[in-house]
Amino acid sequence: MKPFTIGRLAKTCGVNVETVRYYHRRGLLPAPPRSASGYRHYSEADVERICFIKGAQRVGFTLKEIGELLALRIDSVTSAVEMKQRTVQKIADIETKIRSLEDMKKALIKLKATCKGSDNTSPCPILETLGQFGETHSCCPELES
Amino acid sequence: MKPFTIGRLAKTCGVNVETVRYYHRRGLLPAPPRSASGYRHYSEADVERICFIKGAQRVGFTLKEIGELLALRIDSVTSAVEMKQRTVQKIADIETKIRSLEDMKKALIKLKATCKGSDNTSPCPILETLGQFGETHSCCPELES
DNA sequence: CTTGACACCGTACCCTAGTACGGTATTTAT
DNA sequence: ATAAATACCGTACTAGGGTACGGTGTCAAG
Repeated sequence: MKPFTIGRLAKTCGVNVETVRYYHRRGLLPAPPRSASGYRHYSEADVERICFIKGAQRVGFTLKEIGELLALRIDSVTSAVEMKQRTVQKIADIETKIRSLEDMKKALIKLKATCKGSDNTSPCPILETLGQFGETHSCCPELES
Repeated sequence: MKPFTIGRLAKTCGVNVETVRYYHRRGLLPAPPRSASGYRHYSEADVERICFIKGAQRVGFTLKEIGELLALRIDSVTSAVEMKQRTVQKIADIETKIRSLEDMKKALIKLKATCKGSDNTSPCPILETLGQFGETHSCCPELES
């Protein structure tokens, strides 16, 4: 319950002090209360928020998208219906990412299994292996003419 | 089977021509054969490779890490044992990402369910909701003294 | 009661991953 | 056969996400 200074917050979350200030500038972290002398002090909730930001970045969300995730709430400008639509969209985005990762994982497991057999001298074993699955990771719009 | 020019390749994969040249510079895409006049021509394998790169980026891998994934093979400098170790490590990395995404997904599903009840007027519903799960997305090293 | 660690602020710099530019050569469509 | 589209090359610029710098103010341990 003892409040965090910016330095302790940063250390606790494994980020740089400057990163915390940057998140304020980006509007990702609310302005915390200040001491008489102007020092910010933070709570556990800020720790969680930064952890979430870093976690979301590691799975490929941009800070802009992370801001949208953090802002999913009903308020004066967001109706329950709109909020639900946004949430459903975000869930779909996440499911797409999970599917890509699962394809990669399957490919790597298969690759691992062939380590002994060592027929993985092909130009790119991981792509060969991926090719055996549905290639749901595919990004490529179909060739038009 | 008809070969791709750099422009067709880029279009097929939904990337910029300059991006393809950049991947060559980075060593992510092998130098293709050239026509008499010096034009590169590419195969389906290059299409797949670029799709893989873009897909891996979307789930948070850097180009450096993607290079490592593409390089997972047994060759003159990589023994089967080393290759297996690397592969196992990459699988673990992927599982960590999947877990984070699954936590986020659960949080969003819960959030969606409360859209009607509209008790999601808290400062940050998604973080509140995440807090109800194991927080396996946590990035934060424990505070030391 | 001072000295070192940390806070404040604004501005400037850095790295990654592209993107654009500009001059020239080749290909393709009319 | 000529023009538009596309290729080649090297270099320069950009955007996103920080990170560093430098000058000043504050707090806590000796």
